[in-house]
Amino acid sequence: MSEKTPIPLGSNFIRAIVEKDLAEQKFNLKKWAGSPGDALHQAAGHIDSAKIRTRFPPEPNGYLHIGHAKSIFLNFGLARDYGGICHLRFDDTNPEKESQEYVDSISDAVQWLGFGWQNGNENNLYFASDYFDEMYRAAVGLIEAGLAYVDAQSADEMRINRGTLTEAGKDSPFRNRSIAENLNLFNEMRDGKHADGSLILRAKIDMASPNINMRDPAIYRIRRAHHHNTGDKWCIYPMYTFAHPIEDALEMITHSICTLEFEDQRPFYDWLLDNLAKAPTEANGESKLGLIATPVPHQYEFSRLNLTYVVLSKRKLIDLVEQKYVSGWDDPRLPTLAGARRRGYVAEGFKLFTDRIGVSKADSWIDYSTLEDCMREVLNESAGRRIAVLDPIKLVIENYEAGKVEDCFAPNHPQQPELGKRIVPLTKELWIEREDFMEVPSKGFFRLMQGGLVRLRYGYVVKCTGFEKDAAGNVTMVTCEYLPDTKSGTAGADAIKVKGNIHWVSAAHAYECEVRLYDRLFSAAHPGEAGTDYLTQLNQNSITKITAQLEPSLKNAKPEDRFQFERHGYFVADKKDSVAGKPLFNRTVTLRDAWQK
RNA sequence: UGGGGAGUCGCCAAGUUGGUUAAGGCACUGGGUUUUGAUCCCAGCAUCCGAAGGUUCGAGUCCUUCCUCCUCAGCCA
Repeated sequence: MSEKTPIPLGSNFIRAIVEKDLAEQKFNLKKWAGSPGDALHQAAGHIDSAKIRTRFPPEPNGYLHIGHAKSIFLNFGLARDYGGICHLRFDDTNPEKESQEYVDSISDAVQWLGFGWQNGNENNLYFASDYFDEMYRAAVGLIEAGLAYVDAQSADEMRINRGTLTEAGKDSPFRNRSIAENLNLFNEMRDGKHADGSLILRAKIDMASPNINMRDPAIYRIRRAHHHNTGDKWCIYPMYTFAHPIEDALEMITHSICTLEFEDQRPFYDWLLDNLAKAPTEANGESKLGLIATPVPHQYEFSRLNLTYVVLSKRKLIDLVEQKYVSGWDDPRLPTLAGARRRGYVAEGFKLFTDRIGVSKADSWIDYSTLEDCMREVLNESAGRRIAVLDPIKLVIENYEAGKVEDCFAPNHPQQPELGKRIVPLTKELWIEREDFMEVPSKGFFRLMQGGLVRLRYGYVVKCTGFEKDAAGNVTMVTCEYLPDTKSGTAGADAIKVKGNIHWVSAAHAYECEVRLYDRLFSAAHPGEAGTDYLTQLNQNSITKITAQLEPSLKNAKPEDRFQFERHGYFVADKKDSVAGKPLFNRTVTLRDAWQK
């Protein structure tokens, strides 16, 4: 054996950072008062029993998608693995786009993936909007420290004076207002004395900074909009740039993990927190504490997930839903977690997937089939086997007694005999798969063909004797004779070895049922790439509804029951459209098929 | 063209302060088991780390130059 210790699956640079921080006892003196709050509040608490704190901070302006699953497993997984706690925090600082529906769907998705926010008697579910008072105080603190000012330039003027990527910006003519004046104006903004967009609070940093994010970023805007959480209490709202670091700090987050596009925002993140941590404020009085507690959080960035054949952008997903290209946020073709769930994807599969793809800072495209493989892998273990004929034609056993019903025993799982067997009835007339018979067999085909032998799975070996066609030349029926001594499970079963093995359902007993076959939503691997319009790249065959003949036991399937339909793939009883005694099935993913057709 | 990032096998991704034959997974290929052309098992799979120079006894790991890609100019997040 090698002397090197094997790297555990899921090792990545962020875990390395956490392990280093922990080894250096970086957070050993960090306090936590049991709830988020400023420095004074946290100082009254105890040493935090959570070794680290992370957070998953979605904006409730859309449904979560597969990309979020990566972030959820990262943040919650880190907390779980290192004795920490992960907060679920809704980053709801823009009232115009956010709603309760999204809050609910996001909460559902997080729980579906197996995570929660109740830790002991601590409920770590938070809203950025709960911190609006603290954020206001922080803004005032910044103004008092001479680090923020109220600008009266229009949005256009601000844009022009921001400069370009290669040219420095110009100072606003309002940049040097007195602290008193700024304080007064900011209070007036809050009190609704100024029109939307007429004034804006900006951090005062450096209009010549090569990093555009440091050119006096806007931090508070006037926006008379009803907020899903705070109602009409505020007419000014903080910007993400300003709000997010404060949210993290108030929650005593140790590792604030986000995606790469926020990387050049990190200097502002640090600038803000350093200043708020050291600036004593009137509110904190003689404590000499800054507004926020130390140690302050640090931001780390990883590359977001790119998946082929889907779109993972909120804007595009919203388009698909609102323009009715799909049936809703939970359309099984959508890469939303709600859609994936209805499609039959499982949380364990997402866990496997995120472990498998890793976390790094390199841009990458994961092939959609990797996700499918993960689902197959999990479902293969967990899904019971059933029989379904998706494209039925009749098979008549000529030498089988009409009216006779014989029990055949089908194992519920080939690798898990403890799951037992179920009875499937055999009769003279069966449904079999159209593609299991070939009038002119192609090379390598070893299923039903004229004069050939094939086993009816869990039943008898039969010999094909003939077939019938309609006027259009389509095969309408196949006939055969069975070999009475070859029944599965009997002594004679192995007397005749056949390579072909096909599934079937008794026509008299079958449950006729709608089954939806799904395929990828887009026909292009990279929808919208290179200026193309992703809406023109939708796969026209992403859904096919068929009428299938299923084994009778399937009639009792409950919504979200998952099965492997043998030789076909994994299917789930639809969560929404199934009714008791009449489930409908969605194809989650096909089985791998080494016999390329 | 300014700033910030990234380039290791088809797809991901490990690679401590430079030390011998460049982890692992997926995919793929070959073989075996199998009443799912599924699963499972075994084996194979980068003399090379974006390129070119350089330092060194020794470099994916250090230096130099170059190339490619991503990202930033919302009062969105």
